[in-house]
Amino acid sequence: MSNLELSILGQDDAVVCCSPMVREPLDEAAAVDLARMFKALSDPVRLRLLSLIASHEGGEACVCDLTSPFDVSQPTISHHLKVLREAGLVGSERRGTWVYYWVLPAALARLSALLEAPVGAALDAQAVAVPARAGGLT
Amino acid sequence: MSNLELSILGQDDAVVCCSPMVREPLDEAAAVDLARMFKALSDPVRLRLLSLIASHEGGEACVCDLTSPFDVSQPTISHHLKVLREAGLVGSERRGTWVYYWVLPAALARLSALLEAPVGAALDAQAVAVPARAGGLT
DNA sequence: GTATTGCATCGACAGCTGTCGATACAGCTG
DNA sequence: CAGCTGTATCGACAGCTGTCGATGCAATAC
Repeated sequence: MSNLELSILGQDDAVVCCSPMVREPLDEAAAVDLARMFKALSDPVRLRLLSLIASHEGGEACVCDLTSPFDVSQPTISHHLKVLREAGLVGSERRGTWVYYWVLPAALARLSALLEAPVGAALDAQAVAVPARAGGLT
Repeated sequence: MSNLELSILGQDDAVVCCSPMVREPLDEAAAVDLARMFKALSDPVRLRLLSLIASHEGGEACVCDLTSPFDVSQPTISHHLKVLREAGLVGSERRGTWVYYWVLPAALARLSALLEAPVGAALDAQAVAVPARAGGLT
C-alpha cells in the first residue's frame, strides 16, 4: 500500500465529489478509484464491521468489540479492518492496549453522493421502463 | 441465483431502506444482500458502464453504445452487464436488433441512503478523530 | 431461403480474495 | 524481568473473478 492511502484520503478535488454519475460518464481514473472503495464494501463481514463501528457508542470501537459478533477468526477480522482502512473508509489508532477504529464520514458521503440519483430525471427514466421514445434511437 | 433478483428488487420493507448503517448494526442477511450490490459496483468497468447508461440520452443505452468506449472485448462487456442486471442495478430489454439497458434508480437510492451519514453525529465523531475522552480507556 | 449484424453463452485460465492456523509484536501486569 | 492479552502479519489454500476467443442465438437484410 505505502502511500496509496494518502492519495485516497487527500481527495478534495471536485472532480468526482458531488457530481453523481448520472450526470456525466465517469472517467477511467475516477472509476478505478471509486471501484476500490466499493470493493471494500463488497463483503458482508466488512459491511457489518463498518456499521458496527459507525453505530458504536462514541462513533468508534476497539477491535475487541468487533471480533466476537462474527463467526470468523480474529486474523480475518484484522484483515477486513485493514481493507477498510486502506480504502480510506475508516481510521484507526492504537491507544494503550487496544486499537480503535472509526468511520471517515467524508468517504461514505462521497460514495453516497455519487449514487444519489437526480430524482427527477432518473425516476422519469424508470417510470417509462419501456420508453415510448424508442424512435429517437434508431 | 434464479429468483434471487426478485428478492432484491422487491425490497420495500423498511428493514434496510432509510436506516443508514450508522444508526444500528446491519443484520447478517441485510449485509449479504447489500454486499452483493456493492460487489457489482466494485469494478471500474462496471462503474463506467453504469454511469454511461445513466448519463445517456433518455436514461438508457443499447449495448452497441457501451462496447466501443472500453478496451475490453464484447463478451466481457456482456458479462459485466449481466452482473449489474443480476445485482438489480439495471434493467434490460431487447427491442428489435438491439438490447437496451437502463438504471434502476431505486437500487442506487437504497445504497446511497445507506451510506448517507447523519452528518451531525458522524462528523462529530471525526472532529474528535483523537477523542479527548481517551482518559476513560486506560 | 442465406448472409449479416448484435448480443449472450461457453470453456479456459491467470490472478485475486477470504479464510485459516501459526506466529510475531505491542503494551500492560505482577 | 517474565508472563499475559490484544492485534497484526505471514504463508497456505480453496474458491471466486475478470478476461479472452470461439461459438450460438435472435433479428434484420438480401
